[in-house]
Amino acid sequence: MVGKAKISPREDSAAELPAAHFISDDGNFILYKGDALEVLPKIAGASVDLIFADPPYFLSNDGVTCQSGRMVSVNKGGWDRLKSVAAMHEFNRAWLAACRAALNPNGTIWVSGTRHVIYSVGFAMQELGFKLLNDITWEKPNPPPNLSCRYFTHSTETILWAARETKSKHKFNYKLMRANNGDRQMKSVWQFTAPSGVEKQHGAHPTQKPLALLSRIIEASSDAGDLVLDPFVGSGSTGIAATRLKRRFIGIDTAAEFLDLALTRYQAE
Amino acid sequence: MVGKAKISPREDSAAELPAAHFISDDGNFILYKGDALEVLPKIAGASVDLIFADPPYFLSNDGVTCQSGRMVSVNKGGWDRLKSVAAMHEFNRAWLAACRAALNPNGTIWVSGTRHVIYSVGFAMQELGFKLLNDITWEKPNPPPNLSCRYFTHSTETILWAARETKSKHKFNYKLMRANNGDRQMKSVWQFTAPSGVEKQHGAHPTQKPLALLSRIIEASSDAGDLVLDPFVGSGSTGIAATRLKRRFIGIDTAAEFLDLALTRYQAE
DNA sequence: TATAAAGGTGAATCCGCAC
DNA sequence: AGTGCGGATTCACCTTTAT
Repeated sequence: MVGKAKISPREDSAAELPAAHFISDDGNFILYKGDALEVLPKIAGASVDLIFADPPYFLSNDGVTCQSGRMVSVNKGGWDRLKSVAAMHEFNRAWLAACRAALNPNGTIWVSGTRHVIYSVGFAMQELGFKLLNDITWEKPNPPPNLSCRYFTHSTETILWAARETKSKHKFNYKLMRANNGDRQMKSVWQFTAPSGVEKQHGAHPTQKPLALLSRIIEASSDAGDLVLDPFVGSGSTGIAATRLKRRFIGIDTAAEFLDLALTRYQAE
Repeated sequence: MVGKAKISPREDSAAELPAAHFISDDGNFILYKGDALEVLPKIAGASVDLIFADPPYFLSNDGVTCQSGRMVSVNKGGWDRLKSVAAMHEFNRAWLAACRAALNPNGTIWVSGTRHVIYSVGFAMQELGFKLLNDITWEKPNPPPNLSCRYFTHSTETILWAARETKSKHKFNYKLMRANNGDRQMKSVWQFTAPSGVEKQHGAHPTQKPLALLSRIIEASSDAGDLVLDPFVGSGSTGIAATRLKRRFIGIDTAAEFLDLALTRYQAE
């Protein structure tokens, strides 16, 4: 264990602390099952140093609404696409607000997404008072080709980095990033091949991020011992990278199968 | 003159047609002075094939509001940043809606911007019913370095490409793009050096785009004779590229000095 | 080598309101 | 009136890279 004290519940809310899905022996790797919106206020206080979030896209279903921060699919009758756009935005605002409350004043958040969600996310961040620090382009050298031949080949994901507020003194390990880039300032375009095969051996997740990408994010904006949180665990890459880099980790997901996948990967470390 | 008829005012609104700042002899290059929001409904009907827009950022002033689609700086008393975020979004929605009305059903629009505005723009597009086709990353190999050493070097601008609506059959000159990319599908990351020196000989504009960038955009998504519109003319690069590629052009700007700069560049062709 | 980059930071200062 | 504090503004200086 490095640096700080173990993760512990907030004094004033210990009574309603939800049962963890998993806690490691050293207490530095914890998984919660549930909605980030519900779980976050009970566990994290304003103590989180770094958040990485890869929110769901809700691509498959046009008929979607947002009820108290949760996405619900609805009967298509009388529904339309624009209402789904509004629902997506309401959802993004809700979980982002919960994340903002969990961040410490100098904490930062990273959010990845494609064009379907990232504009709602970025604008919601501005609406909520986050300060956008960088918009990183994750460029995939080997993107799937565009079969329809009606678009430029979609070869990027956007990753937004933001501080809790304008006044935040955000953490940025400039020298490390510079050293990792041949003693030149690291730019906002990052090339990483999408994970395949070996990295996905424990199970599949549609938007799994390469560990090298998560490692860069965590190293750039946190120190050993810091608390890292992922409100949409998915395949669990954030927790793996955080653990390897000696950060403490809390993961949240609504789906038990993803938590189990993340746990399996953690235990294989 | 190529292909179609000359640009002419809409039959039903000719009476209120504003006086053009400039019309070329062949009628294929027209500049209007004024607010895009006011000028667009009077001139274009639903006849525009392609729009390129580089909207203002309103960076310099925190105290900014939006009155009937126009940005107005306000006394800072009682003002706050979040209201400026809302005002920026209102402004973007207003001019984007006017652009959407001017587009023909299969027309497309390109909008460039940095993180300060592009999330509001992209989300407004979704709200208005545009269909996001591509999010292009314009990567600058020669970005200004980050002096504060607290960020990754901002080295991109985002350029959104969208169709008027989901049902649009948008134009994409796939084969030409493929041929221009060594017979490989062209991807959504484009490298162009930012214009400097020679290209800026006729005057300065803070966000001048390289002609090669505008040329790619116009060639990708329009044909000779098509009508191209730029609601924020700035240094006028869109009109130059459009003219060289035999497209018709309408430019709008509130600032006479930018229109004159664009005109000087046009006449130097 | 000098310059420019829709810069960024933080200390010093100034101003206005509260006590 | 004088003092104190917080917020807002000003200003000097830091720093890097490509041309």
